[in-house]
Amino acid sequence: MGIRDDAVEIRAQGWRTLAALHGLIEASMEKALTNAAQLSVVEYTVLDALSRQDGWHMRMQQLGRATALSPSATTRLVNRLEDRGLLTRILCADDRRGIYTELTAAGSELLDTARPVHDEALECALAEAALLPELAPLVQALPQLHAVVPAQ
Amino acid sequence: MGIRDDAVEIRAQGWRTLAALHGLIEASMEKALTNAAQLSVVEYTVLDALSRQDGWHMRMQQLGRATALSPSATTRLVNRLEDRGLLTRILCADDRRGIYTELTAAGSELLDTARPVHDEALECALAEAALLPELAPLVQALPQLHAVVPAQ
DNA sequence: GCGCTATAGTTGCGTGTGCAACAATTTATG
DNA sequence: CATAAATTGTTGCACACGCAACTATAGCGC
Repeated sequence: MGIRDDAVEIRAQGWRTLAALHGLIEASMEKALTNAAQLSVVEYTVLDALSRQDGWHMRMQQLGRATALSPSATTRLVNRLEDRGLLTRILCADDRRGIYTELTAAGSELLDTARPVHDEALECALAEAALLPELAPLVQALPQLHAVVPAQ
Repeated sequence: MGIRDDAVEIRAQGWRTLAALHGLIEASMEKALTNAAQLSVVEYTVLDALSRQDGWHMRMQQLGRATALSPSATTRLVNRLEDRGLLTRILCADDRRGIYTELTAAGSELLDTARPVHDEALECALAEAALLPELAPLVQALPQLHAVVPAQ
């Protein structure tokens, strides 16, 4: 039973570390994005996700998954961004229940403004977290996650 | 400039992965804890943090840091838990601005009930995340963060 | 000791969120 | 075809959150 308990405790500790780092980064980024572009982190996430589709559409449900938000929250999030003219709803013809969303020119522009702010806030938050002994290992592990296997 | 841009993009991708996994785990755990013990994730975090102090006190500010919550949210969180009799406020004598919080017997009991639920939800969420290609690397990296260097 | 600044915690207020119930459309079943 | 079941997105409602303003205590300079 010792081994099993150890595994449980290790998972719990990993989760606490993950949550702590997440909270730190999100709080820091929230302030930076709000100041620079009147965008919350989830709003930025939506614009960023849409831009990464390279001119493609995204369904509400996909946005909900990308932001870990409930359907109702997704609806209102898209409402806010549409009211500001940053994206548009597009009824799709083949499935008339579905709704596509697409970045407008204004949305793309604002994203271009916000992206450097986002990136700098992230770098800054990670640097700060790297100074905390309990967060440093995770900070170091992050960039290596999707490391490409070197050629040859 | 290529190298620099790469670093930025790698950080951003790491952050997206972190946020996605965090959202997945939190949502899953929120449901499980609410069903089993009428506790939200942050409420559980507070009780757990207090119990880990081994009968010691924690200041409001420490709780705020442990939960990544604002001072006002911390106040109300402690209010909720105090109203349910799960913890008590203790005015500390040496600094009369400070307020200590301590787990009650009922709080400790509820935590004992909730902990297995928490642990199982965590294991389940991690297993599910491990099936997603973009999350699997982080899931695998987590347990190794605080790995003890094997003797010899 | 007296004022000034800093720190700890609490409240008013606006807002974003999840849940449950709902409307609209598609798909499966007879 | 018709009807039931499943899926997609939207609204009413209650609630937790952050920000700014506030109170109370501590620490500093004179």
